[in-house]
Amino acid sequence: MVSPPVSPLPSAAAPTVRRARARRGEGDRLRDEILAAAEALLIATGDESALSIRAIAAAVGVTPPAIYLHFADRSELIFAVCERRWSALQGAMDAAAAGVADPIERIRRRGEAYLRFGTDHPEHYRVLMMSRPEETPARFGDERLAGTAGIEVVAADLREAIAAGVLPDQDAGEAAVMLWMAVHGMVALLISKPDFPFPPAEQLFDHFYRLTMAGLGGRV
Amino acid sequence: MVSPPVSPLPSAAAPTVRRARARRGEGDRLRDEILAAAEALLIATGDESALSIRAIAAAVGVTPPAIYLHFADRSELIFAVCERRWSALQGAMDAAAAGVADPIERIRRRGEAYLRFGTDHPEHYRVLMMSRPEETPARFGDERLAGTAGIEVVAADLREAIAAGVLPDQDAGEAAVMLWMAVHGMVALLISKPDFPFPPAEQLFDHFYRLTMAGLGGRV
DNA sequence: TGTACATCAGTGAACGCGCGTTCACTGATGTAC
DNA sequence: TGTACATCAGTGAACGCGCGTTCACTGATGTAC
Repeated sequence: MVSPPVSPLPSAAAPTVRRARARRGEGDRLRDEILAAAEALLIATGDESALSIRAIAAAVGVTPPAIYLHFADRSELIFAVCERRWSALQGAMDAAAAGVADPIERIRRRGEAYLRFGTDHPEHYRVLMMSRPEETPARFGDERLAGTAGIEVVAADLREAIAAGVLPDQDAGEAAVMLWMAVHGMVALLISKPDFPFPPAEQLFDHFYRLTMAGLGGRV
Repeated sequence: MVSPPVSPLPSAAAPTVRRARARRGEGDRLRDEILAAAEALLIATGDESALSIRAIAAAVGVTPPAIYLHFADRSELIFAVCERRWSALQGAMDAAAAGVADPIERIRRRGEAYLRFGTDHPEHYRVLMMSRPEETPARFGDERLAGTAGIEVVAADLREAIAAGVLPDQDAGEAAVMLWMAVHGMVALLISKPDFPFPPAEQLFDHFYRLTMAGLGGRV
């Protein structure tokens, strides 16, 4: 509905001292500082709309126009802030599944990593998965989304399980999408309704895992 | 990220003529007109942030302070706009299940009605289920949310199915929450990622239904 | 039947705010000779 | 080794905007006598 009053920034994120100016060739230093400050702001306020050009500039210790030396506009900046974490999501899922021989167990671990990412970085998750479609920059298209959400790798795991006879024959791509939707529902509601009396997160994921795997026809 | 330029209102929703003033005792007339205009705006713009007091007042043909004769502040107004539809969601689910003897079939119909509500009223659904928690007025608490989402009635259906031996013994309340989360994931992604190559909606719900019901241990 | 008065649904003007973005500029840093 | 100059990372001031909300008020409607 209406934005709550923006909480004052933690002093660490809002230096009033003016920062030292970058030397020649260090043009990217400010870019990095902007991204870091913007992310700190995003986490501190929990609200993407609090990420104004002016607030970010103030947090970095720079004037607003300086932002435009590194980002074309506000939208590109906010997207850049979240982009780094989204790559981390893919990485976290892959790391969780690495070295596991059983494809079903790999899927479970990827799902757990996905859930953990969402609850650990709710604002990033919100920007990525819950924004209005018009607000999502075009360059974060569907293929990219599918990759970030891990749909392809899960589909590959499912195919392996099907080939091994662990799961009955079925459309692995569609099944992967269903799993994505189900785990998204869990993450999204945990984020949006944090006070709702859900079962504890671990039990929740366990239940979710048994539900979906049995649904796919696996022995659980 | 950043709000897209607000599309001009459909002329029907933005009369520049001044409306006739209500007579004594018809104080609620303006209230209804405000709610109707605000909802038209919400649907036309697809963006809750476009619902400014000024824009709504202009759409009704009244000055901004007149809004405050009927609503304490912007938040209460927006909430009131969506509240009417949310009651409709419960009604739609009950209507879909009415007269059906089989509890499992009742659940399927409720789920379909829930999905349809979400895709038919994406902005209302977004305000209700996908808003930041701080933005949700306190008076729409958890019990109310559970009721609106149909968790209790589905849990009752599940209990009936369990008692009849159609489903194995399990925690019906927790199972109902899992079903809610799963169907929410479907609705939320369809809303937020309308261009994603999902399977067609019917097939999607069918797959979802088989997945979850088999997961609960039912014969599908 | 006529008039004074109370009611109350709205108006008009203003408040102070933060926003994204633009523009002409400054001044420290580095480089060429 | 010294100086003129080009580069470029930033500044400062301003643009026009829309916002929620407040305040004192107006003027049509209804009522009491």
